[in-house]
Amino acid sequence: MTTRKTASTSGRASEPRQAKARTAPTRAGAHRPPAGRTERAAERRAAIVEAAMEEFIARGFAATRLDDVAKRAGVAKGTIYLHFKDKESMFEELIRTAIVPFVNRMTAPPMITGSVRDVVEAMARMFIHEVATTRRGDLVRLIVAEGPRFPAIADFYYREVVSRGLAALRALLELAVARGEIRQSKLMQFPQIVIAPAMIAVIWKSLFEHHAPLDAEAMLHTHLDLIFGERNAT
Amino acid sequence: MTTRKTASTSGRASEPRQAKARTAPTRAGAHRPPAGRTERAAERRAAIVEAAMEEFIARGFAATRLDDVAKRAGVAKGTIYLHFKDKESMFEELIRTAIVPFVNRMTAPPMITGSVRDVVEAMARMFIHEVATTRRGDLVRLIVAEGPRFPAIADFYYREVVSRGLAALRALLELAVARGEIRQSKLMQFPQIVIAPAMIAVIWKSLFEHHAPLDAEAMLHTHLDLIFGERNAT
Amino acid sequence: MTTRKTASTSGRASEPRQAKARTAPTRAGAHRPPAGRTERAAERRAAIVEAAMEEFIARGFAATRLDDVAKRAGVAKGTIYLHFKDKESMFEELIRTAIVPFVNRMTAPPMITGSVRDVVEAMARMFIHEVATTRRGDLVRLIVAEGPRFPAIADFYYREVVSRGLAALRALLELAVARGEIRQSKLMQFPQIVIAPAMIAVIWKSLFEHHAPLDAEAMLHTHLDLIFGERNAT
Amino acid sequence: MTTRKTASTSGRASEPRQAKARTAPTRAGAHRPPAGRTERAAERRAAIVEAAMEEFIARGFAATRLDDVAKRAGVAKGTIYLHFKDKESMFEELIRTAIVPFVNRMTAPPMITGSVRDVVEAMARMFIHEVATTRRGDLVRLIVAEGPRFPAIADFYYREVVSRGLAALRALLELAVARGEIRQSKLMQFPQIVIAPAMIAVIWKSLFEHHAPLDAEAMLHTHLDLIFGERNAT
DNA sequence: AATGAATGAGCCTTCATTCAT
DNA sequence: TATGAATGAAGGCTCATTCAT
Repeated sequence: MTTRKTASTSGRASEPRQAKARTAPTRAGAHRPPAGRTERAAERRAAIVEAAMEEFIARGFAATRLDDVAKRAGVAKGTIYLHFKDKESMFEELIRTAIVPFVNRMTAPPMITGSVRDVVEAMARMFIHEVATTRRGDLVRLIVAEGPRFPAIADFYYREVVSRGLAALRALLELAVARGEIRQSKLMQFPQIVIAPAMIAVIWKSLFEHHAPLDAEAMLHTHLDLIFGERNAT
Repeated sequence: MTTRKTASTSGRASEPRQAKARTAPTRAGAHRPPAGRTERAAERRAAIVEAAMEEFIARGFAATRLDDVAKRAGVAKGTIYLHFKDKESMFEELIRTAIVPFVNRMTAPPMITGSVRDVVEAMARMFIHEVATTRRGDLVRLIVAEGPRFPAIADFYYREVVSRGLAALRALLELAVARGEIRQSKLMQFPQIVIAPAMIAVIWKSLFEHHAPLDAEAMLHTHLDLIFGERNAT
Repeated sequence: MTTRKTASTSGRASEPRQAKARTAPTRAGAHRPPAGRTERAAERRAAIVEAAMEEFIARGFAATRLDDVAKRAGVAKGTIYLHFKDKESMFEELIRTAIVPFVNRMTAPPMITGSVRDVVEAMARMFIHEVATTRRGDLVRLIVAEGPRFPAIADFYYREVVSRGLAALRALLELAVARGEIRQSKLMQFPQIVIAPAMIAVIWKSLFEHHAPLDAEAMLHTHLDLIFGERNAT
Repeated sequence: MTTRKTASTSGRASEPRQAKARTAPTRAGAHRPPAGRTERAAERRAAIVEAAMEEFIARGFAATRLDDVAKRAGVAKGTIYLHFKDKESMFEELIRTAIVPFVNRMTAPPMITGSVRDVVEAMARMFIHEVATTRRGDLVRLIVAEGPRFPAIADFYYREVVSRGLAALRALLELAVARGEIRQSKLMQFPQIVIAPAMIAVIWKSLFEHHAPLDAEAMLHTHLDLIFGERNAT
């Protein structure tokens, strides 16, 4: 029995992305750009990206078959090669593509109006709802899993997400220390500590959730209490 | 099915020939001493296990070629099948085998003579030296990576390592709370928080160490200060 | 594209793409005419079937290498798997495919105008020319050879050929007995006796023809004389 | 699924031939010849021959594993090579060995005291009880199955069994014709006709017995009636 | 002589990639 | 541009044969 046997996601490779529902080809005078061919190509590409992500997450890089990706995306196998050079670069490009929008949101200026803790808490909540709970969480696990085989991915992830995220977090911690919200100043040197439970939550969801469900929100809250001191009023 | 199933060497291919009555190993020198048949079989198995672990860690399950494992172990391809039923069960058995000794050590009674923090700190140090720094750390990452495709592995790991480890940790935390070493009693509900930075250290070593080295020991120390309160004298 | 029936093309890989609407085959010349996609697929399949039959007959199931089949058919190894699930089902499907047309001809109403003997004699002649002398004869031997290892094949052969053939023969014998062409009425219970020499002829051709050629036609004629009584005028 | 899967004769690869139950090694003074080593070797060889025959009949040449043969014979795999050069020559030698005693019995002078029909009938009965019903029948099918791939076997079989058997039968037929027991003199030219139903019986037993049991004795009797004329008193 | 661990050529099967339509 | 049949390199697994014990 090989890996493939276990997984049979392909069964529900439905929703071919409806490439047929094309809006009247090239209605001149409309606001939209050329639309026609290019637009459909973009749709197809999106379908492939979506399908590939699904498959890569479910099986990992090596065990994913492009055949299944094509089927799930509702395109022919050859079409994939019109958009990507090969499996490997598709994988790398995919990860990048998926990460970018997340990075952008995170990079937005924090807008600190109240306490630092409030900001961090909001971030934690966002993380839980938009990462730990979603496909994006699996993406993180995928990066952990394939990183060593794809240095380019690991590099990119470090550069774009990890280092920037930690830098932002460090700035916040410095502020909190300066304001007296956090006592332990050494924490600034290890922003990873603040992130750690969130990462654990992501991994836990993937591997152990059905053994013992984890209340990620409560955990993160407890952890923030540890960092900022217990709150008087909840 | 054929004899093999019934007669099966396959069922659980472990313990190849039960190395019975080995006369004082003589495993000292590098030159090959006489060595009995069974003994050499054991050596071979060990070589295969070692080689396979190396390859699986480096490439993941699907991308590992048994050919390479054999080459690295210095045996013929067929020899692998004298010890393991197939690639998949080799993988599972390997993980189990590698984990067990670690579990046993961890299960040893903590022997609390001084403060709870001292115990936890000793554990953290042990973790760094025996896990984060070693092959065992990569093993943890391997489990995270392949877990979803090998439920048996994930189950085993949860049962033998995670649940037991967390239970032990919780007991320690309860004691610490009772003794007043820890203020925040809610921590007992999330022993994962205590472990989290250690896990992060492991993952960091695998993926980002060459981008930015991480002083795991200092990080864990800082984290413990967060939990137990900053120490007056370091 | 909406091929996605329910994945699994494998189930029964027969009839690859249903060669729909083929424009006048143009299979005359040796040089390759344009020919549609589906048409060429059908040709390829036919080539594989032909090659496989040849190899299976020459070597038996286990000793036949798909590599050789592919080579003989002039296709790549992988192409075989576009038409058949695996070696085993290829074998079974092959046998079935080869038998069916023969069965159909045999099932055609006998059209008894003259004596029963004339009908049986015509059948015997047909058997010699279309079975004993041809590849089909080897096919029968192949079934005898592999039958015990392929119950499905033996079952099919019994159901479609043996039982139907014997039933038809029995009907004929009954008629002959009723008309007084055959004296020994017990023969009706063992139509196998009528077939037996024909089978022997088939086997003889495969195994001993080069030791001692057998005049199958004369033998069958002699046998019919035995059954119907010697003819006055030959 | 490969051939092997289907067959599971191996399950009963029991009765290891009890190589251990050796009679007191070399009791001098006994009537037996040297006994000791040589004798045991002979026993072993016999066990191997027996086991191999069983396996070859059940699976055919190519699909038979020497491992199974050894297991069934209760010897180590290597032991087989002390008695036979390789799988192929083992197979050929086996067939020869198994055929010889049968040939010898058949060659014994017929001793015609009564009618020829009585002699032939006795032979038929013997054939049924000693061939059609037994392992020897499967042997015949095995020869039919593997003959084309083992010309040496086919040659041997033709020379030792077929040609001699047919010659003997022809002599008998000539006598019967001379005595007036058989009318149709042309039968002498095709002694195969006399044998044919017996062969059919053998094949039938292997392939179709569970579909429709065949009363071989009644069939042969009917066939003899056809040849010799119906008997007045049964 | 007997053993059975070890070997490695060989075979079935998969799947990324190509290319004629 | 899109397709999917065709390809063939690659990899898991088997098993006849060897040989040190």
